[in-house]
Amino acid sequence: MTPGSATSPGPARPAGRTSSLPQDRLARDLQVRDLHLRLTDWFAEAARDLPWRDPGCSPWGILVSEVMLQQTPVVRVLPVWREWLDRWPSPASLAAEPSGAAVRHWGRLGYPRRALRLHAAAAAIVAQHGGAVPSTYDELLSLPGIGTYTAAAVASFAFGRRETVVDTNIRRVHARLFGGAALPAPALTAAETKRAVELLPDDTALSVRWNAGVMELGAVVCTARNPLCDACPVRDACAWVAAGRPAPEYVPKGQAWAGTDRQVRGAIVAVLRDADAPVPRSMLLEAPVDLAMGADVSLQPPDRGPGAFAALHGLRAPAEQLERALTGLLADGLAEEVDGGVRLPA
DNA sequence: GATTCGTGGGT
DNA sequence: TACCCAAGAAT
Repeated sequence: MTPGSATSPGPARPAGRTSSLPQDRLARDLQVRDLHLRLTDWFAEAARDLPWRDPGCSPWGILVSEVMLQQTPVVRVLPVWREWLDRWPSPASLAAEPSGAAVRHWGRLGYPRRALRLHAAAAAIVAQHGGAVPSTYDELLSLPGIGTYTAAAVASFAFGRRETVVDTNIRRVHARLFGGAALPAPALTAAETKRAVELLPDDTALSVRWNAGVMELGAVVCTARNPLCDACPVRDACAWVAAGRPAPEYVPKGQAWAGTDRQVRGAIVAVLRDADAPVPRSMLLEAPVDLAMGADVSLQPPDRGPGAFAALHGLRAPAEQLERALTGLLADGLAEEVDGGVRLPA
C-alpha cells in the first residue's frame, strides 16, 4: 500500500491498539478530530509565508518546489526556485531546453539528477498531458523523479485532493505524538503508512490543511534535534512528552562523504556547470602541476567561488576514482562527451 | 531492503 | 571541529 493511493473511504480512525469496545473507538475518534482542528488552527496562524503556498502559485510551481525540497532545506531552495520559475514558468518552456540547462540552473542544490528528472518530467507532461501538470496521484507517480511522497504532495497541495502525505517531518511527528518515540523507524514501515491513512481527516479541504500543518509542525517545532515543545499546539496530547521525552533507541548512521564517489561527482559537475565550453577529459582526470603543487586558489575569478577546478583537484582523488565518477555521470546523462571533451548535455 | 545519489548551514 | 541532517527517488 502506497501512502498516496491509500485513501480509505471510511471514517478516520486513530492509530495504535484497536479496541473492540465501541465507546473506546468513539473516544479516540473525538480525540483525533480535536487534534485535526487544533493543528490546522495553529497552521493557519503560524504557517511560514512560502511562495509555493501562495494561492496564485501554479501546479507547476508547486511541483518544482516539491522536487527541489527533496532532501534540501527551504532556505536554500527559495532563491533557486524563484529564478527557475521566472525562467521556466511552464513545463513546456523547460521541456524546450536541453537537459543540461536544467542541470546548470539547478545550481548547488545538490543531487543534480533531480534536475535531469524534472526536465524529463516536463517533457512527459508535454507529451502525455498536453503541457498541463496532471492532478491525480497515479498520473503524478508515473512521472520521472516523482515518488510516493511528491505525488501525494502535489495532488494535495496543488489540486486539493485528499491524499495521505508522508514525509520525514510527518513521520517524526506521528512517531512522537502517537508512538511516544523520539524518532521514527529508519525506513518507512507499513504500520506507519496505515497510521497516517487512518489519521487523515475525512473532509477533503481539511485533509489538505492537515497534511500541510503536520509537515509544518515537524519542520519548525517538532524538529529532529532540539524540538520546541513549549511552542507545540498539541503538546498535551503528545505521547513522547508524556513519556518524558526518552532518547532515540538507535543512532542514525551519517552518510559518508569525504573520499566518496559522490564527492568527486559533485566536484566534476561543478566544473562542467561553470564551464562555457566542453572541458577536455585530461583537465578533469589529471591534476595540473601548478594546482597539484598548491597554487594560490585565491587567484581564481572572484565570482566563480573557490574555483571548481581547484576544488576538484584539491580532492586528490585517485585516477581510478575520477575515471569511475566521470563514467557514472556520463551513464546517468548528467554529462556528455563531444569532440572537445565533456560538457553538460546540450 | 539496503545503497547510492550533493550540498551547506547549524550545533 | 566533526557531525547532523533537510518536503526522497530509483535501483
